[in-house]
Amino acid sequence: MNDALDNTFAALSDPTRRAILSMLLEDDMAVTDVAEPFEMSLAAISKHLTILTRAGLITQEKRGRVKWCKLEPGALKDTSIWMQGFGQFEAVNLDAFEKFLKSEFGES
Amino acid sequence: MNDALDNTFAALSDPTRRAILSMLLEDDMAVTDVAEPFEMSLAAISKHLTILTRAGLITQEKRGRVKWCKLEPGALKDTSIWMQGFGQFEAVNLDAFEKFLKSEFGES
DNA sequence: ATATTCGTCAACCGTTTGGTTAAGTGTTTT
DNA sequence: AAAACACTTAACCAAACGGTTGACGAATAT
Repeated sequence: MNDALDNTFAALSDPTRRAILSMLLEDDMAVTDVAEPFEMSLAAISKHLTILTRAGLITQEKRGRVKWCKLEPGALKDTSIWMQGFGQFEAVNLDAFEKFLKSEFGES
Repeated sequence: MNDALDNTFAALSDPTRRAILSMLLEDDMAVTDVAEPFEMSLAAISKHLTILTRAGLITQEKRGRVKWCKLEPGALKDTSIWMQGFGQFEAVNLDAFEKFLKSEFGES
């Protein structure tokens, strides 16, 4: 459980991975399409996606030969709770975010 | 500026450093006192404090031979802004936190 | 003056990270 | 059946990380 927090913060500490998460905010994407804007190999992006998956920030589902990457914002919950305890901050509004996603993309 | 976000998230990814921040939430502390509860060398803690300082999460002020460590919650602002952009989350309430700190410890 | 305390710095060590290229595994297309 | 596509894995590399011990500088206490 402490490990989860480690993994999440570590995953967020890399600019490439944060950029990937921002891209996935707009829509689910195939690995190749995720890699396209970056000036690094597909293998490197694949590793970044593994790290994001391990942190629970995304999930990946293979359909045919294409592996789709999907944002999992719920993984930010624990980091939010920690920040809340740290600074008496308000919790991030996760329910509102999920509603936002559903209304935007009709996800279940 | 992107680097700052890198540094902050990376600093938060280590459990020892998060524990240090929690300790400093209660009061300013000398380096030796910060190190006391941990089963590692003073030099190791000193390094952790350097990383927290580089991330802007704490400041250190030397008075006499004692170096005092002080929490700087404002450094969480950028991470908060990023999370906000990422998930349409509410911004963390930084003003409220500063008021909380002042009322609690009378800091200026 | 001397000893002690506070803390950093330097050198070292093993592991992890972020990248590479090359090969390999499935899946789809032709 | 063969070629192209979508990805992962393996082997490798340099740099950063997290820790150690030992020496050191500066401030304080005896």
